[in-house]
Amino acid sequence: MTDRRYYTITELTAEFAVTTRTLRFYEDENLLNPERQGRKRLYTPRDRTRLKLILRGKRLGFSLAEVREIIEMYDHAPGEKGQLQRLQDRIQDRTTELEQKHRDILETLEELNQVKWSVQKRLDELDNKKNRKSETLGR
Amino acid sequence: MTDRRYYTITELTAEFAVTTRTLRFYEDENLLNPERQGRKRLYTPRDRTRLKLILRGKRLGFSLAEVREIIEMYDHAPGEKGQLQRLQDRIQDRTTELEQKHRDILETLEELNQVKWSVQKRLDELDNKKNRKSETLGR
DNA sequence: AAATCAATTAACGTTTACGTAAAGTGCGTT
DNA sequence: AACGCACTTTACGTAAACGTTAATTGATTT
Repeated sequence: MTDRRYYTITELTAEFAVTTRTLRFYEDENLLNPERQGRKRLYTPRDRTRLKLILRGKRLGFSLAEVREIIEMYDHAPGEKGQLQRLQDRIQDRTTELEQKHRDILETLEELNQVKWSVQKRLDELDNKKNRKSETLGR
Repeated sequence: MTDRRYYTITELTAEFAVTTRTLRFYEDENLLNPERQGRKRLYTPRDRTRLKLILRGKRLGFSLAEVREIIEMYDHAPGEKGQLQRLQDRIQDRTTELEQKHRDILETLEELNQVKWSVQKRLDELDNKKNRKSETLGR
């Protein structure tokens, strides 16, 4: 059943926790282009994949314009040499940017971890105090 | 000289490539609070550190409200147990979120790398074609 | 047939994160 | 004294990314 042909708009909103407004907006922006059955939208597996890419890009703080650029890199078909070169450049730019974000994440995780341990220590101290009190009271 | 006491607003805008408007806006939002010498702002090393945290958070796609939350975790001083517990929970939430972003980045880097190689292959083919042509022409 | 339900289009509204004048202030230089 | 320059406050403007009604429209259930 994972091989189904089409997804309805509500199926996608349920799966990815987005609103119909969002999906229609992405369609206006030409990021998705579902087929139609009458007036109803039928999303293809390709649309679903693109939606995943969009949401992943958004989690990483890319604007929709940037997400569009990245997605366009994926389904490129430029045969001309100059265009291929410029594509390589843009790939390099995005790669550099992502590596920076990667460092940012590791730093932030490290710092949060430090805070976590210091808070844990504080909590342990509070617990010890209570326990000593209990002992003193003979309970 | 890295130990200077204060930074002027233009020094910070130069170092971090932000506008004065941005720094003043962050001050309005209570993310920075520089001292004053008359009407002029004097940013402390603490302000500079906070600015770094803000910009790093932004690169990772956090809103200023979220950045504020994260920063507040760093300079916490809540003695009460319930608050410490809730702080631990929030740290865990942010950690989970950052780990998701981490996976997102690795996936995207992997995909970009694949596109890069396939484009490189295409470029190599174009080069070979030209070279064979040269050989045929005896040059 | 009436009613309910999921989907549609159209259009104005909202939040975030600043941009962009406009008008003024203090201070070192000419 | 006049000037330029960096800095200031105040306040309206704006782009992005949807939210939120409103008014319809089939389709299906009763």
